[in-house]
Amino acid sequence: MALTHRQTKQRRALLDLLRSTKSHPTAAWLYDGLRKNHPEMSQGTVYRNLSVLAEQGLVQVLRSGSAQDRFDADTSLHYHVACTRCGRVDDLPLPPETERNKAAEALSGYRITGHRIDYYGICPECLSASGSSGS
Amino acid sequence: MALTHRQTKQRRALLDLLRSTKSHPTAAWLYDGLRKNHPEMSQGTVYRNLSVLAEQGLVQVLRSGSAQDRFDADTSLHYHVACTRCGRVDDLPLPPETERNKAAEALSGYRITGHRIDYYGICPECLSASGSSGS
DNA sequence: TTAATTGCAAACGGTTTGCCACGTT
DNA sequence: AACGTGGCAAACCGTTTGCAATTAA
Repeated sequence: MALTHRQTKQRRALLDLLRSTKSHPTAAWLYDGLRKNHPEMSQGTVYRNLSVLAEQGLVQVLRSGSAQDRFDADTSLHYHVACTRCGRVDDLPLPPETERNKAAEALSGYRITGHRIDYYGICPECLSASGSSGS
Repeated sequence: MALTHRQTKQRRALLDLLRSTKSHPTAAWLYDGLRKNHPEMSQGTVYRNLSVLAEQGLVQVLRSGSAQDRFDADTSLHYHVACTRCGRVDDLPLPPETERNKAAEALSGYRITGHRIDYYGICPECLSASGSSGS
């Protein structure tokens, strides 16, 4: 929400941590991780910086499936699978379908700016944890 | 969470109201609407019944992270457009792509149970409200 | 210097829950 | 009678925000 953004060690550490993982972490996970090296860092700082980074296009917010937001330093168009049992979220190596937006725009009358595809299911770990019967 | 479910006028009224609209309403909207004919109805009842109906497969929950949940009495596989300006959600008359799940299953190792496609953009009303320049 | 940023803690908003009376079966 | 359900209100939990002190530019 500021005209210029300064470089702070907190924001830098947050982005570094988010870039170091492919786990699409929650704010709480990031907060916990950051406290190891920055014990004074507060939740407010994490949330404020996540929103600054999102505003700058350096971070993607995954608002879907679960109750908590998840964050992704990979801002390219890509798709996700979420485990409905443990909450884990993985990337899916599917090609981005950019043409979809035009078709949706024609159908809806909206000006379409983007789309999201999420798959739901049980992850391999949860599958093996509950035996082969699964569902 | 009960073994059997009784028929109550509250639950019936809730399902009727949800079925009467295509607006993918929030719990608050449903609560307000229900209070017109059932002034004593409480929020707890609305939430509990929404979860019972979801459990029974009569209602679909559209979760969007930290934002409000929306509910849909159309439980068939279909896709949505959401206006990022006013929050409105519309159905999109696109054919359901059931084959997607198999491809995602092969790629991910998850047992895929479903998927969801959401489009984002500005709805016609918000577009005309802000002039043709838009963005 | 000065405005963005932080830490802290309180506030917020949507959702869930405990309790007890009530209503369906 | 038995037990699912409703109303009420408090609790919960993720996220946001006000404020005074700090810090990058």
